[in-house]
Amino acid sequence: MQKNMNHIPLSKQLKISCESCSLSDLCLPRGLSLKEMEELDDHIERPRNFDQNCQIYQPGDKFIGFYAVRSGGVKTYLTKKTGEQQILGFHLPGEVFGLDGLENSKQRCYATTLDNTSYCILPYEKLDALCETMPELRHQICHLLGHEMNCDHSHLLLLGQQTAHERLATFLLSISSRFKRRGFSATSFMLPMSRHDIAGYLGIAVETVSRLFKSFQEKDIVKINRKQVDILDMGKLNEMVANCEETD
Amino acid sequence: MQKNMNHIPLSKQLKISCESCSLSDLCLPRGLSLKEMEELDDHIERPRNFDQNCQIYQPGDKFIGFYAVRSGGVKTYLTKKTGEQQILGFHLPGEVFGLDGLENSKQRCYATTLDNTSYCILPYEKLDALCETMPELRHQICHLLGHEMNCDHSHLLLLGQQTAHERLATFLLSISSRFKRRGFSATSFMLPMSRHDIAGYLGIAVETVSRLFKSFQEKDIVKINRKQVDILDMGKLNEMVANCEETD
DNA sequence: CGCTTGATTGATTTGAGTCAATCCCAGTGG
DNA sequence: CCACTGGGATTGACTCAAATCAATCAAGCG
Repeated sequence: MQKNMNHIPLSKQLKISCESCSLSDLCLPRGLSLKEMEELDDHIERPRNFDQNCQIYQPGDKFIGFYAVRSGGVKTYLTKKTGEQQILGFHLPGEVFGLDGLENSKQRCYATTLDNTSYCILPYEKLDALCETMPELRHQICHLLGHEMNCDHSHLLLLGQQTAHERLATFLLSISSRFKRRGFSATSFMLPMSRHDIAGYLGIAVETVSRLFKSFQEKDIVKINRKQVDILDMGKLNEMVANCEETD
Repeated sequence: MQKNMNHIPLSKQLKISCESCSLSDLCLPRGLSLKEMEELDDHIERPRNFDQNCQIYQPGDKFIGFYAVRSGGVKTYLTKKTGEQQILGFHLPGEVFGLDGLENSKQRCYATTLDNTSYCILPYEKLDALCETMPELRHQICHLLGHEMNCDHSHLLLLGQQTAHERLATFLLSISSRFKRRGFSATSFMLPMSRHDIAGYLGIAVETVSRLFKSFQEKDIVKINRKQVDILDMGKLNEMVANCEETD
């Protein structure tokens, strides 16, 4: 079911650079000077595109470095012995994944493409070496790690304390804001993942996802057609998550 | 209800050093040379002891650095507007917390003592500067961050995919292995946290925690007396979590 | 045009929550 | 030293949100 994939050397590829990448200010190079960005750029691997459902890595694989999604989408997940997947995160263009390998230089979870996907690899050894002379890069990496950790914490709050409909509303708002961040519509978008994956992320059953989408539609909050989502009433959606947001 | 606390200057304290600390090889200095450890040691703050139920930091507080528990215990948590706490982690002696401040130089969650507690602060600015010349420290920090992230991921799997009794069994095994790591009994220990906190960590109701402890006792798996836990049948406890462990 | 796979819908069950009433210490003060 | 008290812990009765089981339904594909 999972397809195979290989990296091809940088020299064989069209020239793509961080500098020219429209996602660079969402991605790791954010905040670096032009000179720094070029230096970082020299070390980045850019594998070719991959199909839907390709496994990028799995537990036990050697940790190469950080992965940055260029197009498409990726899910990272753990599985129980019985097969159920707990999705840890969905990673959209401009977002970074693969940090689970930092502990022991081995990946600890699975990473699989949701769609036709391309990504960059930022080799860890190189990043580490560059950190010696680039305080801004150190800062940027810490920011990134902190961000991932805080995302996981919000996810814990969701799984531990929210009802099924709060979870789905939170999820829709998260996807929406991430589309918006990339300059797309916040109210009309295609979900890159299946109902099964949404259920796995939210810790609920697929059937519940279906029923809740239906119930949201009946309340004129959204219009759903397979993967196409149109948010009709952002206000109501925000209300639904009002009591379950964290305080500060 | 929460009590106040202040730091006192290093000079006013008894000399405590990483070098002489029995926890140093569980803690951040692990793997550093003696010379490196001394250099790190010079920058560590060691506030005095705190009572139970002291707030160490809360969302919005300036991020100072990493915190290492020396004695006692700490919980970190997020709260919903309605007041429910999602406990993100319990931190026992030798363990580090406070990484939630890395994203924006502001803490994002609450940290509160569970008990009479002392801890060290490893100021972030200093750590960052030392990283320029100490590759081993960089490595150690990345290892630590990766470890925290992987703990969060296991916690996500627990909240998303495990039943209440699997969650409690996983919890007991985790506490047990952490006591063992510090050289204490793996089968007989005092829980440092309340039932309420256990429930908040596991995403279940307090009453459910009580009922499950009772049911575990009736199956002769454990003996529970208030906070005193004696694991009578480690095998059965492991069996209970067998299907819900992650694959690799 | 069947076939496969994912999504939806309905009927039923159940694990865990909620509500409410004790219970049991630990700490306080007479 | 012992009665009192308040907060955490336990227990029981009842409820309900979401899971499970079981049919369809719909879409994409060879």
